[in-house]
Amino acid sequence: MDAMMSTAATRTRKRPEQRRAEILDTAAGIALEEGLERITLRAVADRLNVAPGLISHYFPVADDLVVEAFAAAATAERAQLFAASGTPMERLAQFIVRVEDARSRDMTRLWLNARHLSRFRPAIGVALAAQEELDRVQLSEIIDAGVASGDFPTADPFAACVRIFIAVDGVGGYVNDAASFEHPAYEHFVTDTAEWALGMPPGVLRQAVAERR
Amino acid sequence: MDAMMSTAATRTRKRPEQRRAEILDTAAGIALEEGLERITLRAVADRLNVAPGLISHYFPVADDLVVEAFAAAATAERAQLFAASGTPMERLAQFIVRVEDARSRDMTRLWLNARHLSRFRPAIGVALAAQEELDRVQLSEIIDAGVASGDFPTADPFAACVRIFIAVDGVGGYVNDAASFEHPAYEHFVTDTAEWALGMPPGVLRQAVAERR
DNA sequence: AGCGTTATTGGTCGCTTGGCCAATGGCCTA
DNA sequence: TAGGCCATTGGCCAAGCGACCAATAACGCT
Repeated sequence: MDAMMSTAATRTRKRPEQRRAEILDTAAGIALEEGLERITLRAVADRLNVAPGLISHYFPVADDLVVEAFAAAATAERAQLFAASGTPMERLAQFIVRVEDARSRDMTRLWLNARHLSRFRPAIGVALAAQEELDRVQLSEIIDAGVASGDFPTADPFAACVRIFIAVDGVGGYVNDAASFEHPAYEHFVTDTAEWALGMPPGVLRQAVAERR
Repeated sequence: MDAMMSTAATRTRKRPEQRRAEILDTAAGIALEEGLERITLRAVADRLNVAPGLISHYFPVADDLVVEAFAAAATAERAQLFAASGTPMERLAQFIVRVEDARSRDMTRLWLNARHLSRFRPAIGVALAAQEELDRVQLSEIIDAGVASGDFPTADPFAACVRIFIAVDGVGGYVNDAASFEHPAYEHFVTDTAEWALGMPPGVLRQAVAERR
């Protein structure tokens, strides 16, 4: 028995897959709350009350943890963004409402974070492109349904999908603006762009979005 | 006389204002070429072949140098972006061509860089907002002229200005994508959005832009 | 020409980072 | 129950960072 108790960190040993998932979740949490560059061996270890070396054990190259954490966070968020049922119009409106919701702000910051960071770390750029593609698949599915039903008269569904995401990312770029000044031109940009890109009569989608806010 | 020549760094003393400007220019260059986070005392000192301490002498707080360097780079670039004469339509087309030109890519990266970094450093956010306002003033001047001349039928010139910049920033967000896939929906987004936001008949601006590319 | 101001140097300090490694001890299996 | 595998620890290292400071030398002034 020790002379002094110290902070007897009773060493707990977990199944590798479980520990790895735990580390990944923690890193994803840091990415969302504090940013990708704050994912450090020590930061993750501190949150888990574990030695820094353990993180290195599961992720010998720290960069890999960052990339995987981003992918994990993006995947989790996508499930929420697109979880909707109803007509294509309703699903699109729901998507826009959620993407602009205050609760999505952390995720918006993370996307911006990844877009910039891929300048220095090509691996993040690869993961980013992959996540973008997954998002496009989800939105394209909605758009195609709307084209089939006649709700979205666009002649080029894929182009509309691309443009809606450009609009989302454009507005999202201001997410870190302290005094992001409130102006209707900002607020309705994504909705109006979607209407325009899909060839819908003006006001229809805006009303569907307003009903769900 | 020294026993060995060593790298006899003959100490040159310059007028404070000149040295300060030199440091600022160098930092702005690093910001454009390598990113704002690469502006370090040592990196700037190396480029200028001076001691790191000298940079601290002129910028006791390194953060201030970063903020001022961003402002300097943005200001310099703005002069090029908006340097045009002719009809409002011609000036707008010229602006779009330049903003999407390959030579503006470094600046686009810098804006993205600053948007993300303002998450951690409020001072950058303040400088960013100020630069955005200056850009809006420039573009608004063109738009107002076009509204007066009847070329831009929009009822809300300011909203159009805001939306054009959202489009620019939206497309600019992909600047670090390694394999930014080429698609007409990307290429013409800013042009088409400007047409739409300004209430112009489709195709007019696109042609004006095409003529200048 | 001599002197004072201060631009400039070059080094140190404390801090944080990722990577590395020997030692420890928990859990599973034979 | 004994033994071995390996998850886990904790400390060390080198590199890079901003900040700080005493010493030095270039320049302007009288």
